[in-house]
Amino acid sequence: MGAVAPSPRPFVMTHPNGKEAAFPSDANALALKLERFFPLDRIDRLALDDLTRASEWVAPRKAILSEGDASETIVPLLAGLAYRHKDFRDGRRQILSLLVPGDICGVDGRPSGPIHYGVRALTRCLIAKAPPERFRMLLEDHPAIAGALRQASLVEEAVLRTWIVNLGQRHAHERLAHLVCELAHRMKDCRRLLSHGGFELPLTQQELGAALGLTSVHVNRVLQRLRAENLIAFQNGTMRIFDADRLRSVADFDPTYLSA
Amino acid sequence: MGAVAPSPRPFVMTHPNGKEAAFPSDANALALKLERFFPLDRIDRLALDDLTRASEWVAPRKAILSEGDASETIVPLLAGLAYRHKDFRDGRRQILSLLVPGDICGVDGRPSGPIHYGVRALTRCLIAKAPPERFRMLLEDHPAIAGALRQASLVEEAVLRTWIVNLGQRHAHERLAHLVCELAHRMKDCRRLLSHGGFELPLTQQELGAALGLTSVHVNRVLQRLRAENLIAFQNGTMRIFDADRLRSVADFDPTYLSA
DNA sequence: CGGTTGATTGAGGCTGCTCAAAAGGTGTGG
DNA sequence: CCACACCTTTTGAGCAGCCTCAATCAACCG
Repeated sequence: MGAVAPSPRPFVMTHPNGKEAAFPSDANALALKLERFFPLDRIDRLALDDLTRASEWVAPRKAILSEGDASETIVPLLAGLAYRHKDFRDGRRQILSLLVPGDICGVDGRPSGPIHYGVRALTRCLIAKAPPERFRMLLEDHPAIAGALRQASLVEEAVLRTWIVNLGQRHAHERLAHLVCELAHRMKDCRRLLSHGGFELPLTQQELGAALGLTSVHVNRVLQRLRAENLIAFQNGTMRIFDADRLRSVADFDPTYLSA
Repeated sequence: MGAVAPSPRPFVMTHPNGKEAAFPSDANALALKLERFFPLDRIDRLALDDLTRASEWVAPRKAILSEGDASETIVPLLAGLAYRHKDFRDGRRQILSLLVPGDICGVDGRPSGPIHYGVRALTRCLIAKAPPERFRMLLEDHPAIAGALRQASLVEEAVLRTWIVNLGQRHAHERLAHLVCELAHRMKDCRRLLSHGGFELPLTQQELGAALGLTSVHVNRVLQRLRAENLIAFQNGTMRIFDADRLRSVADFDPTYLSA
């Protein structure tokens, strides 16, 4: 993590331990994501830096947003991993999406009612909190950012639809394979791929199950099966991919929905 | 595609049989939906009428959009029911959403790549096709419409998340109950509720299964069970609800996600 | 009337769940 | 440094929700 003296990116300095240093948190993750959809100029990027200047760290496993919170504030995730989830009274839980740097935790739009899900940090997370007026002004003054955010939101919808397909139609091992493929792609896009092509994913098997609509017991068995087939290994919160081609074919994975 | 005389609502006249007359297709369904989110003035409404002037009927079971189509054109559904679906090569199929009048079949935003799903008419459908420049101008000139559309898209995302919860966590009978609850609400909003509180839903049991991630055989058994419990009856493409309260409690249904 | 599509029913089987217990790992406090 | 608590992973046994296959029935249609 370089000391970036004159740079307008305050969160570079907020860097307690060396863990995150493996990832390029010295680039504004939001800008990085938006540029995949639409080229931003220097002014746009400065505006984004400005918006995300007031940022804070959240400890692993802590709630970033809770069900029922107002959805006024826009909360981009600048570093770390998090997930959206919906909990039942009887203990059932569904993970709705996994959030990587550049994703937006809260509602990315107009004022709306309370949110119907919670957002929880998976690792230590750096988040910004942008008041809605600030955000609206940003959109008005920077059409490129507005356009890119719209694209990003279309992709997010596509991801939701893909999860529906996954949950509705695929068997457990296909489901897990598909999730791994999706995450590998998204991790690459936000530069969180490890050298061996895998990525950090500090989920318990129970949480993996909550994402896949499976029990932790079954997740365990499916993981063992995929490991035995030399496709992936999941240990110590790290997902390794041994045979990406075959994994893709098991998952019937088509990455186009992540970029179009 | 009606002859467009002086009236700003051409599709009123395009009324071949009396079937649809049971429903208020003489109000612009898109305007009706958007006004639930934000008040429109007369100018806004006229602009919507104008946008949807060039409309056409699609026969039941015909494709409205196909996977791979460009997502440039904005295609609002003005009358009738339709659904989005994703088909596998091996015959599996998942229904991604059910579309009611006022919903938008295609991508409701910026230019984007090809769509990853198909849209198929369930009943005879009236659709409009708005070229993207027209649409963009509409959004620029009518902030109320733009805001309402944004809200609508947030609700649509909430619906997708709810389907994920449904598929991931609920048992077959809860799942079906939840779907019925959701549809009852949405049908009411677009004024398609029948007098007895049920609604037309011309799905085969196979298609119901494709929406719920179940086989048609199991759907049949679940329907019988819910019928035996005096909750609902599904016959001749009509869903009847006998005990809305108990149905809601079986489904663990909370309607707030449909409006906020 | 034969042909086709969808609803219904039955039998049997597999995927994934439940319950339960053991094994590893980790942090805390004595 | 050990004992203990707690959590996660792993494994086993048994069960059941849902699926597959298949046959029958009902409705519609040319």
